[in-house]
Amino acid sequence: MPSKYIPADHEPAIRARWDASRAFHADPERVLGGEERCPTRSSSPPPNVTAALHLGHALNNTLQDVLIRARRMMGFEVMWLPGTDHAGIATQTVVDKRLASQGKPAIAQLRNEPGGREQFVAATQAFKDEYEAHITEQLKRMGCSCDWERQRFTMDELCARAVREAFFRLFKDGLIYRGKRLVNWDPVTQTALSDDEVEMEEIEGHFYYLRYPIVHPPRNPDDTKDVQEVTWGELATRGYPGAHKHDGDENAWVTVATTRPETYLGDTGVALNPDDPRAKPLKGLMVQLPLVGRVIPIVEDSYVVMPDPESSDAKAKFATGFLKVTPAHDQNDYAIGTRHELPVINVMAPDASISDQHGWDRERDNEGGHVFLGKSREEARELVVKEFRARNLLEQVKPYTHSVGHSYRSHAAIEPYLSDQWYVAVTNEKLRGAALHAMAPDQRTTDSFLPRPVHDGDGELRFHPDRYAKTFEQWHEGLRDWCISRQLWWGHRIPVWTKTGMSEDEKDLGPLLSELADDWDESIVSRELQEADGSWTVHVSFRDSNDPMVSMLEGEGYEQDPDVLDTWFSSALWPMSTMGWPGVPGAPDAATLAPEDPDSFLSIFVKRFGTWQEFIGDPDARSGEVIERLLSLRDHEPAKPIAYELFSESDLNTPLRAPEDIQSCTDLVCAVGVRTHGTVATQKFGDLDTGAWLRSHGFVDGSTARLLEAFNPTSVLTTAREIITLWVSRMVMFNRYFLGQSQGQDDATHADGQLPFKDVFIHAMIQDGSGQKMSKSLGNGVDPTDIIDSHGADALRFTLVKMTTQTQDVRMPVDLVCPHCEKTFEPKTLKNASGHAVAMPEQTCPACSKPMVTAFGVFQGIKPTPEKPLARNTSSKFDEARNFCNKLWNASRFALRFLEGEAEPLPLDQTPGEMLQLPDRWILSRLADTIAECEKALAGYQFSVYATSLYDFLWRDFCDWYLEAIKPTIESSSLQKSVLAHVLDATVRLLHPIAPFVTEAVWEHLREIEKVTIEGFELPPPREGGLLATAGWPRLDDSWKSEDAVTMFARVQGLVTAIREVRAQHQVPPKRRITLHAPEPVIELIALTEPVVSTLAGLDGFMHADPTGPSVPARFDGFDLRLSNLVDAVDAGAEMERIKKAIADSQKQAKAIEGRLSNPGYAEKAPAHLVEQSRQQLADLHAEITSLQAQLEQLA
RNA sequence: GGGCGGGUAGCUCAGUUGGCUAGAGCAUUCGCUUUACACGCGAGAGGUCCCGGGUUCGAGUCCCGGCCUGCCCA
Repeated sequence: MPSKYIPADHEPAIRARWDASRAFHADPERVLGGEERCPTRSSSPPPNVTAALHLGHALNNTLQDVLIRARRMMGFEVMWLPGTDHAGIATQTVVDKRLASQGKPAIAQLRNEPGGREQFVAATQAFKDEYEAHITEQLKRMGCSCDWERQRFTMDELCARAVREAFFRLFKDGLIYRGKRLVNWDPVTQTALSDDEVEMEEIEGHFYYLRYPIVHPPRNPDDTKDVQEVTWGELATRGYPGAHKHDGDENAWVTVATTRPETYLGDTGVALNPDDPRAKPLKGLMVQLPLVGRVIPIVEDSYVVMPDPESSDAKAKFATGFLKVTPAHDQNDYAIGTRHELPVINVMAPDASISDQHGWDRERDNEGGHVFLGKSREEARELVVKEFRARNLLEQVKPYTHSVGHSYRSHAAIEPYLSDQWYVAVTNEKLRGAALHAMAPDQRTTDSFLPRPVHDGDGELRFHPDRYAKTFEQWHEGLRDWCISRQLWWGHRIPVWTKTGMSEDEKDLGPLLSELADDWDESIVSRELQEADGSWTVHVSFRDSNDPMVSMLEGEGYEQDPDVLDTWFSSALWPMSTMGWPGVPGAPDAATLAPEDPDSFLSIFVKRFGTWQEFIGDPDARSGEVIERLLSLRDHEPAKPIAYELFSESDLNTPLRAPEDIQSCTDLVCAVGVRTHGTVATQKFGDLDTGAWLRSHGFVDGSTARLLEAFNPTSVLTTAREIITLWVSRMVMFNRYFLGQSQGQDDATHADGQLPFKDVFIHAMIQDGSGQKMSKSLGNGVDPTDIIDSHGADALRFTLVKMTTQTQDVRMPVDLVCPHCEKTFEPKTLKNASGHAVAMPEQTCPACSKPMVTAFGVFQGIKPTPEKPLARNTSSKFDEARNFCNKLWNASRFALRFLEGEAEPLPLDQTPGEMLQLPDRWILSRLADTIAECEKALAGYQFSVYATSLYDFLWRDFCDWYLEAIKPTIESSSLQKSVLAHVLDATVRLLHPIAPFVTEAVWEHLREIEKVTIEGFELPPPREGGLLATAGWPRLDDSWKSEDAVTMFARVQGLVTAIREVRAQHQVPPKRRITLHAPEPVIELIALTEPVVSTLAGLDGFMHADPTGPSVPARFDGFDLRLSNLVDAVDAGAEMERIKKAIADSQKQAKAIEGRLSNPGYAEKAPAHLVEQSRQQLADLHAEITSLQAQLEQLA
């Protein structure tokens, strides 16, 4: 073994051994067969595919892997199903930008081309493949022990089936509905945008103060021409403050302040705060919109900010107290409009020009304002101002800087725009109620939800740290229905077909559908909506992807919804969809597929096709792509990586071989046995990863069939704060709804299904060195593989685990590594436009003066070149852990020197305690404590405690004291060798979940060592391939905990330290042996533990007799010691300094204790043992001081 | 605006129900090629525990108020 642990020399080989062993492949049968209880599964939200992982992901995945590896070693059957998320909006944005920057057609062009959508989706798919591979490699380099054969993607066929099923069931149960909502509308590209795609920009605009005349409600609501105006005189009599300042005969008005005068065309109310003194006098009155003539109500709403010219809040400073309410063009106004049931009038066309064709029926309502029609927003604004000014209705204009949302894509100002969207009624008790009832009772703060009998899964959801339960609870208390439609191309297309404008009798689909399916109401559902004008809209959804159904519907004029589902819809299903929900056909026995060699299959994939035509892929072709490829694999010699057969789903024991059987079968299932994992060479298609290829074509691992049964619910979800609302909530609601017994029944008011997980652990967020969140735009995200390059995967993991306390944020100061000379240095920073500290885009190495580009520079568009390469990141935060791994390596190297090779025959079968020396009994006791600490910490998700207790045990106890103490005796003691081997082996095991690589590397040597059994000390052997990763968790009987050994060893440590202190003060060379003169009890201690003290303190002798030559004093445990033979002469001056300082220290302490004891309340009220302890301490200190003073006098 | 954190040594952080002289790593000082490890060993120096009140025999820890700082939601 080399003297340094260099991670790069070991990590690839260890990864390869893990992969080859398939040690991380979970077997549901071991759970279902009763062999393994308490399965553990990690169902963490997968990372999305928009970018490489940064340290935040590394933290999340490390913690999961720690739990997973620990539980695997503890004997549980564990499964960590890895995967990636399609992240609809984010990925579409990234790919769109990328295509544009490459000069390829992007969405703007593709929108107008036939097949453009498909072309874009294909480009996105390719992008996803690229990033998925990158992310997978990152996770593997970090050592994540995932079940890679089960890797999933939220848009793969298995997940898509679950999405279809979930949508159908919710639709059928009336929990998905169509509704209107304001979206972020980009009028240039004419698409809705998510909040993420809206960039806030500071705009120098104006506040316009518009006067709306006050009127009495019209006697005839249909004739607003005939309204009666209200004069200031009338308002004055009503008690309106300030009304008397106006001419009493003049028409009264209210003044609204707005940055967007043009939207007044869509005003349907004016709001003021109920506490406003003007509210009461205005009761019952209305205002009339100039030019338009619309008469609208004055409503009271506490959202409205009261005017305050002195306020620092710009809103209050500029406010008049009256707010024009335009529900169709402002989010806040929409909310006010909803509260007061105001009409919603959209006055714009999709291009944001003023229009009376999209909701504003100007002619029907006999309204004015035709001069504005067709104008752009900007033109309309100018014209409104001009018209108001001309009528003396423009009170004033004030400059005002505010932030306005702009499209990241077109840079046009976002228009809040009313449109039809699909919703999930998550506020329904079946969903929200299920989530709230799932909470652990002691973590709830309210009981506002409906009482009900306790169901399976109720009260089982627990958050760690528990404060996050509140986040979960409050989110559900304030929940609104969930808008699930997105005007995107990348995502699960909404499985709804729609037709509008039919006559009454055409809307009944029954007769048509019954031709296609006997039980059509089980597989297809329609919802009819009647519009105000009497026309009908029918929405149809059905269970499976069913080509004949689609053809029929489209033949009837139905069109599929162009939108896709919100990414979170498929995310919410992740714990179920990845495990095969809603069920896949069972897999045939391997013997049915290959009677001659059934054991050769590693896995069996199945896919349900229905008919032969669907199997071959194209009804008109003789052979489709699927069969073509399968045959090409099957015929390949000599490996024969696969075998396949067709079955009827009703009989998976008898393969269908006769063409007529296959052609007449309507529940065709194809089963493929795969003999090898990894890539195989094929005749026609080159290298092919068979499993991945089959999965991407909708085949599912046959073992998926029982995964849900075996692994749901799982123990814990490990994730970040913001995921509580985005993901945890929805996973809980969907899991409970779809796995519930009463799901779909009308009388069931609650979902009663299982939870996807019981514990939710929320970890910290990693910030950069200046406390900023890591983000792409700041370029401060650190690639974990950079750290693996500089410090190794174990150091990365250990540091992240040690950082994981119960707080919310942790800081990570980051340095750069010069790509030319490998020198590490602190990057120069600058403030960007938004005031954030960012690394300068280009930097120069302080050592070699050569230039480089930073991640922020790359984000800014600077391309790295060979002369100016990209600089990797590193951080000294990882040094401690790297050093720790090296320490483990060297301690093991040292130990193995004594343990390896031809050991002499061991004399005993078993090592009993009484045979052992003090250091052995002590280290075993400490190990027993450490194992207990680790187990407790893991069970309570106290990751930092787990790492710290191992750090201290290995470095402080094992290396600093135990290894040093046994140096003189280990060579000749096979008993001690056995203890050493056991303790090191156990430590390596305890450490494995945090630092899997270095421990595996060490254990490769350790596992060969034959050890004498130690009674009550178990080191269970590995399950697979001699790998530590599958070895058992160490168990040490509590009887090895020895208070005596710990106390005695602590005395040894105290004595050694006291002597070392003197040595250091007197600069005694390490090799120089010195003599101790001490009272009998100290001599006894040394004699009893020899040669430990002599070795550690460098003694050549210890005796009761006083020294004859020069000597110096020391104190230990209340005893006076003297040390002689230090050097030839003692420096009296230095010695006096030392003693004076010791006296001062003791006096200071004595004074503090005296103060405490002289407090009358202390003796009366403090626990007796503490008081007694204080008295003893004081007595000891006084003795110490007396002794030291005597020593001082001697010297003087 | 609502919710949740953080402020302890020069830096990054621990500090479990209030109780012995408030700890660790890095940096720093002194000494050291000592039976594995200089990514090391031994010994030190370094703290108004953000501020102000309160409860208590006793507060870094509990309560109230304030200041600074961060995150999430609207």
